[in-house]
Amino acid sequence: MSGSPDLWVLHVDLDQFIAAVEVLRRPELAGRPVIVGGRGDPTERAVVSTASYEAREFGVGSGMPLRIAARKVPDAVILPVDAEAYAAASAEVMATLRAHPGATVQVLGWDEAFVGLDSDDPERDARELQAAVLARTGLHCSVGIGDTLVRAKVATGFGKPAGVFRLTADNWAAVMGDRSVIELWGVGSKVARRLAVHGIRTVGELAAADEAVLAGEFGPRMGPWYGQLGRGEGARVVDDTPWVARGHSRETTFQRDLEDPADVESALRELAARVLDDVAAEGRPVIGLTLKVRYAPFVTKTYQRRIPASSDRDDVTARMLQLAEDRIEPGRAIRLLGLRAEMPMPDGAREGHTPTRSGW
DNA sequence: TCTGGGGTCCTAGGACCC
DNA sequence: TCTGGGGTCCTAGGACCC
Repeated sequence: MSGSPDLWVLHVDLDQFIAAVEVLRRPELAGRPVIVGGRGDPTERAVVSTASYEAREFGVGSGMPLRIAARKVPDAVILPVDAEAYAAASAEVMATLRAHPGATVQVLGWDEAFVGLDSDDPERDARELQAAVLARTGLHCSVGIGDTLVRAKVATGFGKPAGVFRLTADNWAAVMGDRSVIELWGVGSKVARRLAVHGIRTVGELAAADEAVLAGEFGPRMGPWYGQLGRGEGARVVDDTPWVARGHSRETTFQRDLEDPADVESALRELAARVLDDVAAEGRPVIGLTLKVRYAPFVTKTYQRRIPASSDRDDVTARMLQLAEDRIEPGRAIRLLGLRAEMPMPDGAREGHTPTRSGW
């Protein structure tokens, strides 16, 4: 299967996806700074999901507290997150990609996917995909072309907005060598800082780093993996095996911290019901629970517990409440509560939603 | 009045078993 | 006396991604 010189990985990434969907149904917003987050109320505890390019000009980005974003852009249009609308738009996009002849599609999220293709002109395929997505959905996307998944993913950033960029073994070092390791997919601020301790700051330095040093710092599995990442190496084959969730979780940040145990219990029952709805839809039992508690001001604890496999809602709910009873510290104000249910993986399922770790 | 929500995977240490 | 070694399971925490 792999190894064919004509086998390419394309990474398709929609431009400012959520903001673009909002502008599509409200054309009068075109050209304005649009910020989508939470319930659209900047006085609430919430963060930015997506900002339009116009809003990004003011320094607004994903993950920023909505309150701060609103302060930075006084005339911003702030909208609530409408997950159903984005899921519907995403499904149209993915169907468009799958309709491309010979395409193998691996969805990574609402707004991005890998497309595997056997092609002697991947740029032509990229342009065709862009045109098809635009025609069917009105959305623009950028496409990265690579000989590995990592290179395709990184290439997309150089194509934005609405462009195409190719990154392979031939130009990886020239394009990426002098850039910061933080531009790599899978390297965040914490890992970048730990690398810097060893004098590793650029992608080129990471590519050439002593494997023993990396393994010593990050362990025998992650260490070598970071080295690979620096070289742009890894999987070359797009995997369209349907993804199977390992678990489902729900969490809520309260607009006002909870102090009353009765409020805590009713919040937990509400979360449990929602989690178990998701689990029931899969027809698999629950084998593990995780309770997440964020105490005021912002101290987060998680507690896990294996349980005997169960598909009984009342039984699992009771165990969730018991876990909370055992772990939550009385008298502390609670900012967030979360519950997660873990399920056994069926044989043959593709494990891992973000294939940034073992799959590579 | 900073700091969402839904995911995945890895590491490390202790328990436990042979 | 002075402390095996390997494997697996379990739990808490950390990191990253969209």
